[in-house]
Amino acid sequence: MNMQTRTPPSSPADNGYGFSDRIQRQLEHAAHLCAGQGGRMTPQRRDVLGLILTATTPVGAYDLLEQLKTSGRKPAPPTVYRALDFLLEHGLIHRIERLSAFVPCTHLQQDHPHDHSHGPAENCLHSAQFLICRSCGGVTEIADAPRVLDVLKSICGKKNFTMQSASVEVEGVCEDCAPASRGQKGPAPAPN
Amino acid sequence: MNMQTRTPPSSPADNGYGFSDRIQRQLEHAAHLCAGQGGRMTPQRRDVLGLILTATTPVGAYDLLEQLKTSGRKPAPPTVYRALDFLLEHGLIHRIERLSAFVPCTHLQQDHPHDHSHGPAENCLHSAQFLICRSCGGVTEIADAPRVLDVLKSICGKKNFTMQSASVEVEGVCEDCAPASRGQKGPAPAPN
DNA sequence: AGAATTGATGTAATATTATTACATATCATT
DNA sequence: AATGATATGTAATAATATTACATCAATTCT
Repeated sequence: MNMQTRTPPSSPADNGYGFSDRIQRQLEHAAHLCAGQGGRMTPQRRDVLGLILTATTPVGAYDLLEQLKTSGRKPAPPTVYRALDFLLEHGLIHRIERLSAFVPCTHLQQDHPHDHSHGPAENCLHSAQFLICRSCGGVTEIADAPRVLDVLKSICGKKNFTMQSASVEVEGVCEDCAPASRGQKGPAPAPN
Repeated sequence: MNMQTRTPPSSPADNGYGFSDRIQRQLEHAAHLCAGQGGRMTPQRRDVLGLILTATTPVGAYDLLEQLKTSGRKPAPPTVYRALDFLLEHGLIHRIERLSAFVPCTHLQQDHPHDHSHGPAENCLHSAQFLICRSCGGVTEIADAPRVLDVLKSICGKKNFTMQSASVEVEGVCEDCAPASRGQKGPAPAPN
């Protein structure tokens, strides 16, 4: 009832999670982005996004819940799900359906200091493509998306189907985990 | 402990669900297919597949469970999930991740009397593409798949990612539900 | 400033989807 | 009939997600 006293999102004061400078920059960027769309980056939402940005693999809602509990607060599921909904709606994170887990949208990851150049929610339809590694659990968002999307658009066009969102999830084994086909590493023995 | 007395899958005796002739033919076809892969189409699996084939929209595991209960048996979740796993592994159904629900694979739907021509599980990697209508809940499997798949394969190739399965789920509004853009029907007023 | 409105959060309970672990039964062969 | 593999029954529980309602904070209007 005292450290809760509203600090603007950009302040370091409400960062009880030791987010790195890099992630704090990404959080500020995100705050600017959703401010531009009339959204408010509250501490809750900021914390959830920060935790997702920090993780190296997709994070589940209840993982987030656990992590949030460590910080004095004792949130319940709706707290997390509401934050996730907000972040999804503003195009700051994606949900990996196969994993029931969440990853940051790439456009937050690739360090630009802070430009307000694109509007992820309004103009572009919600769509994303992922490569999911069964061995390391890592997820890569495919930047090469337009090609996939174009094909899908053309198919939908033919069928008079109005596309509102689309997700592509490819599951397999990533380069790093591939069992030494050309003298690389080899953490995973036999995927399936 | 008595009506359970094993009847071969093709017998009408274990059909307590009034499956139509058409679906019974599809079930036989499916039985042949998975027999060819060394799988056994047991009554449980047959019933689950029949129910999925009968439905016009994706069916959830617990829906299936309810329906199975009506027939004297009182199955528990594992019964259904095991049947679903089997049907998935043999390429007879697909899981729609966004809906946590299941649909038949199209190659069962398009009435061929019974040819044993293709092997859905061994050679082809597990992949499917769907158009999901938010208005009517209908799901269409995209037959046009190769194009999408080719793009994905090429992307994976570039990244040295070994694709094992892939799913594409496009959500939107289908032709029939589109609010009369050219004097069609118009069951759904305003999707989102 | 005070009242009204909207948006965000807290909280408890519950719903939905899925799995684990272990016992039992059935099938295919020897 | 005995065996080993496959399939099913059963109870308990785990993991994910939502509902409903109370409260609190920010914004706007007068």
